[in-house]
Amino acid sequence: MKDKATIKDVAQHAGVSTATVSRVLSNSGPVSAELRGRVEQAIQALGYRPSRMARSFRAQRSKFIGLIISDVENPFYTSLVRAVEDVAYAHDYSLLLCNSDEDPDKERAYIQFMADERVAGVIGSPASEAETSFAALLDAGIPVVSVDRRSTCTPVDTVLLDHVTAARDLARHLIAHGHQRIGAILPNTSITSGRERLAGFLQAMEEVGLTPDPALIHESKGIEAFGAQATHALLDLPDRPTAIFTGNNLITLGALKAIQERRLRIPDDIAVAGLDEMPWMSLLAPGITVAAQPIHEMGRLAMHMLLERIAGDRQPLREVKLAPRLVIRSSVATPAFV
Amino acid sequence: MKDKATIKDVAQHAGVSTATVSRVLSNSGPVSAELRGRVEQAIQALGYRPSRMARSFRAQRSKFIGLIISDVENPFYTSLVRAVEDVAYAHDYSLLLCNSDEDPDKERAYIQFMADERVAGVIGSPASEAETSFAALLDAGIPVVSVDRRSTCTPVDTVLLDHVTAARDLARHLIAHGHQRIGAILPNTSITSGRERLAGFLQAMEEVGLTPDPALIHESKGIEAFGAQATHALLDLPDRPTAIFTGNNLITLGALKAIQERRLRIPDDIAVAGLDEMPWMSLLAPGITVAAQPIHEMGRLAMHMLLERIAGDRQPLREVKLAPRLVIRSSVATPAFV
DNA sequence: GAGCAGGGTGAAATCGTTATCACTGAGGTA
DNA sequence: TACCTCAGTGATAACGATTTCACCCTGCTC
Repeated sequence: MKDKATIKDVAQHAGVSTATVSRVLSNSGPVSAELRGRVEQAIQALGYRPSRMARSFRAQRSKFIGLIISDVENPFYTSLVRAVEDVAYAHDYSLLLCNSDEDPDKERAYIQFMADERVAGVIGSPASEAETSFAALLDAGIPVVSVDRRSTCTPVDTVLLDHVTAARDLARHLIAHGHQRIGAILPNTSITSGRERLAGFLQAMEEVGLTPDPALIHESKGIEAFGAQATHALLDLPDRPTAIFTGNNLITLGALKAIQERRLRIPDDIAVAGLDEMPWMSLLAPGITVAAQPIHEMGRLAMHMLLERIAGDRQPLREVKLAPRLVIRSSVATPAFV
Repeated sequence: MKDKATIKDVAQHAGVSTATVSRVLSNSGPVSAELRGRVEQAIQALGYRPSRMARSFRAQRSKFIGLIISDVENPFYTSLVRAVEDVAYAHDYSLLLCNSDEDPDKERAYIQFMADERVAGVIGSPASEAETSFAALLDAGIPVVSVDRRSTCTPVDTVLLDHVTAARDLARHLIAHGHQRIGAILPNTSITSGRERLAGFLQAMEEVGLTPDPALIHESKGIEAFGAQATHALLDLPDRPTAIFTGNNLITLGALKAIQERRLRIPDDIAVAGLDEMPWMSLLAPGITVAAQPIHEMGRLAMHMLLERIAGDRQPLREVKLAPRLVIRSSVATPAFV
């Protein structure tokens, strides 16, 4: 547990001032070749490494990027984290990870934490469009980029899927196969993804003059348990839907488990199509038809936008909407009785 | 972008010294009720929040826990991260996330980074038993806990699955169903999980006097691509195995995709059993038989052990081995010709 | 040869906390 | 009365870097 050498030790060892060492370190300001050599040698000799903590402190800004997502265990966010991390580390930033669990209090605490920590920037997926406030960060001069969802409460740069198009395309696919009674299970409409996916779904219905039965639309937390529960409810209906539209990856998972539990066959007994691609979806028999998101692309983009803001970019707020990709497999077929 | 109030501002506003404010803040040392009241009021009035950066700097130790894993996108690590995070945040620590990608250079850089950052502690999954050196951290007085794998190069507290038992039980299950030619696909044996899982597998074979055919054992990176490739190799063998033992979650995924690609039926054409449970495994028809790890338990335990070390615990190094849980589904049946 | 530009350097201030030390009274004890 | 203890307080020195400022040269221009 030997003590770390500091810049002072290096200065002393090289017989120069700390200012000179600092200049060598950051390559700022003029230093004669001789002194530079002596300093570099002293750094070597002492195994000196500058304290990042001291640096951050002095600069009053740390080299951390705060990442506030609802849950790393949701594969969507996992991929997002990975993409953000790759770009961040390439720029000498590191990631501070927070799981808000969609809990506004927890989220608020984390936002405050990021501000207290004077992070360089924050990428977040707001738990609520209207209530999540990034104000504490913006006030502290910390740039924020919102991903997957908008933050209308505190407008910031945003990167998200074209949710409406994704949901519409998926619903159209269902309708094109003759489905008319379609159950829809969606994440909370208080968040962008839930609201717009519902909008896209309804849009597709309206295009062909279908009026959706309110009994067929379920909306709540975008988790597996809800997906399963809502699916059971739909299947219990006297006039059961012929297809189920699932609003995100976890809901899809829950729906599939509920369907399996009831020993129903996809797509013969019930058709399924949902948002978000997962690595195992092609393994199922039949494979599940989904609208896939360019998650890595979203993460990279968000991080790049954040870096620009950190660098001082003052251009007006931007919103980037990314296109979904429809992956058609075999979970949708024409219902038997049509 | 109004300037944050500092402790000085609070002191001035309350008409006391910064020392007194600090005492109120940390509840250390005696402060009269009157001054305490004035200080608390000033804190309110100014919306003061202490700078965590300054605190860390002063203490020469930040409130961060470094987490060095091979890849967040591997669901095993995802769950681990989640468990660690829950405990960490409950103790006012936050998570610094690093993906080493099993790359020793990258890993070395991250270890150095953690040392430079003077983190409070590190939880890591070493890329190599013998070569991953946590020395830089230990030298700097930063405690380390190793998860999933041992670090023989620099011994530290360790939490891992009882890999041998897990693999042995799984292999026994295969053998009990009459399989004798069993293909095994394993992660690198330079890491604990790879080495011990192979050992467990071989042990089960030897118990019943089976000598494993070297052509049936594949060992490399524990990723999906390798799982698929090795599976194809096994299935190309003139004397094809009747069962495949897969050494981790990603390998299993790859194997399943390869088997699907060849339109073989599980378990009739080929039986499959592997390590690691995944949420979708029950969805497949048939469900996949696996040995599940108590991942959250591992993460929590590792974090708790780390917290003890951070608190100054000096007891001898500990190694905790957790028991696997066999989840028997229907991917293993007695081969037709037995 | 006076003046000036600018390269090269070090001393010292600074970032926001906490810890140490010294000081003042008040109260208790011999 | 003299001494000690201890609660309550403030000045001040760290922590390890960067940055500003001032200074001293050297070499150039007019």
